[in-house]
Amino acid sequence: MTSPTRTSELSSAVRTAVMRLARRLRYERSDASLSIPQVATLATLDRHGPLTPRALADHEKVQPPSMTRTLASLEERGLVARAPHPTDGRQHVVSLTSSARAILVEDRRLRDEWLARRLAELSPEDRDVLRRAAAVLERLVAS
Amino acid sequence: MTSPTRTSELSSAVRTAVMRLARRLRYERSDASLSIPQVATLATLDRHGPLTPRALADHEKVQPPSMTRTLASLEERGLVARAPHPTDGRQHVVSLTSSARAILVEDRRLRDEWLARRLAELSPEDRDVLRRAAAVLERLVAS
DNA sequence: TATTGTTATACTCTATAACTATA
DNA sequence: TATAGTTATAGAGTATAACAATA
Repeated sequence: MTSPTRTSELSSAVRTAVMRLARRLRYERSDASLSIPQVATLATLDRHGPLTPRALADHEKVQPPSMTRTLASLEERGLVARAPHPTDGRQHVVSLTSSARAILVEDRRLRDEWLARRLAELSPEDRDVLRRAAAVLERLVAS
Repeated sequence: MTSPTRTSELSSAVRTAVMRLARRLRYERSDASLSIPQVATLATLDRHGPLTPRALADHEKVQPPSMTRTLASLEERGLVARAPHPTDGRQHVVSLTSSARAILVEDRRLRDEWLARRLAELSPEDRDVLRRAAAVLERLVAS
């Protein structure tokens, strides 16, 4: 048995492997002209659909003034649009523009390209392991 | 077949799962009083052993003045120590103190604890998938 | 002359506190 | 009175430019 058998060893192995790949994937970024909070905010809107500034701030674990600033920069670049809230006059609803969607797609494509090249070099068995692991990890994070 | 079969779909599935878990793991941090560059610098010293400020800046992909500042804050907190370079009078050699090592150990322990709890809830088959996937990912990142 | 490291200065992201508008 | 959002101001972290010390 060369592989870790106890849960604590498995935990270290999974954490190390995941963090290393995540670091590598983050490094393969497309549009360096967008800052980290900007990209993160766009990604959250893409994942959850239109949200109010307050909801966005909560998702990004950032205080409302910080989100005000990020949204102002994104609006200035035409990447998000604001609409009045249907029932509450204090709130706005922020949504992605089509050009923001294009940037997100391109960003993912670049990263997937790097990963896809490496996945293609693996054996079919290894790819199968990763395919099943991805499903397990999704459940694990969701729990 | 409910699972992705083409490499591009596998790529998206792996990337998404890995990035989500990485985000969750990063969130489980121990000492919030240490900033990200501070922790990153300590981790690099832990991984590579004593380094000069210039080498540290290169590893962290940061300019020398930024590393000067980070090292000053770490030195002030007693987490790194400087020694003169054996042959080059311009350079210093920076190394971890024992209290820095203790922080790093505690940091990892906390994150592994969270992950280990979730791993324990999985079926033995799922854990086996993750164990094998971790090995595959390590090879993939190294390639 | 080239390189290591620091200091000076400016820009970005973040936060808390104070303010306005709406519930 | 409480909440959403913004503005004012300050504190980190980063960068480039300029300087000191050493190779």
